[in-house]
Amino acid sequence: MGAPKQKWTSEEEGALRAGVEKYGSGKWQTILKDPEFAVCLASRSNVDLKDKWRNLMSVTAGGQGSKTPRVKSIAAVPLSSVSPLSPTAPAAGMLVKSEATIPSADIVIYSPKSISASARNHSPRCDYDDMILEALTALRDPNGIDVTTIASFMEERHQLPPSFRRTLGSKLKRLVSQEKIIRIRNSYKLKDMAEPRAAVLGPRNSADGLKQLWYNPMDAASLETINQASMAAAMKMAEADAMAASAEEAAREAEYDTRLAEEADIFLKAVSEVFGQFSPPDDADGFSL
DNA sequence: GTTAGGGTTAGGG
DNA sequence: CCCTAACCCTAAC
Repeated sequence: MGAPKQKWTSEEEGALRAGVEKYGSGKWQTILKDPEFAVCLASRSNVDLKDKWRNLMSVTAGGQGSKTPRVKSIAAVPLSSVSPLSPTAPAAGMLVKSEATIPSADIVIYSPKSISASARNHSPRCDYDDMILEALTALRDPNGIDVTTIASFMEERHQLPPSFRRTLGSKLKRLVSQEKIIRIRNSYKLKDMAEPRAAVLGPRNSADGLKQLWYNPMDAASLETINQASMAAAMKMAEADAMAASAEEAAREAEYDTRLAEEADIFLKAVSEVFGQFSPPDDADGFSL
């Protein structure tokens, strides 16, 4: 019944491409489970990924001139057998994991228009917005979470470009204006969250050392200074926002760069592996940047 | 359970 | 009418 058709957003598409770059095509379930892409692809099944990838491939490969119905499994992603380091690799079998080789020219596919097109797409449903909501949900503090804590949380769970902190402010602001979250002084919380309870929340969940700042009661005087402070902060936010606006594009590029960096990282690990310097972490969880 | 591939259908030009 | 994109079905593993 219901769902008319769920068009793929460019964020989802980007996540898919990145996932394929990372794991290779055909690893749909793996991509889906990778925390880095899971946020974006939450509403997609592995079959969806496969179908979408097939579409993408038939478009980019078939081109518009030639009438290619559907491309027979194309080697969209260069496999390790072709990778520059495999010829000498003794235990090449161990390298299979890094199927995502150094991105060849075809990584370029998804920088040009698909990304800027996403800017037009009313609201990106994933990327930072989702991560922010994820953080607020996980940290779940009725008193609100401050920006730094949110940023730390996001950094812990996702691969983020260093520039993301700059855009975080504007993202938060927008979520507030969309009434998805509420701003309390310099902190944020989910809209549908109960009023601040008196600090009853014990050391509950393992938000670790992340939160701790909002337990202190304050008197009227400090409230006023806080008020001024938040005004000043708001000014700064606005300022930062202006910068962020123009930086947003740059941030997206940075995101792309991060992806490249990841590829490079994988490559490095593979190399180190060959030289027996260290053993790579198993699968999804281990990325150190 | 996951993936690949053929088929169907909705939507747009 | 044609093409594309999203979805469905089924076989193979």
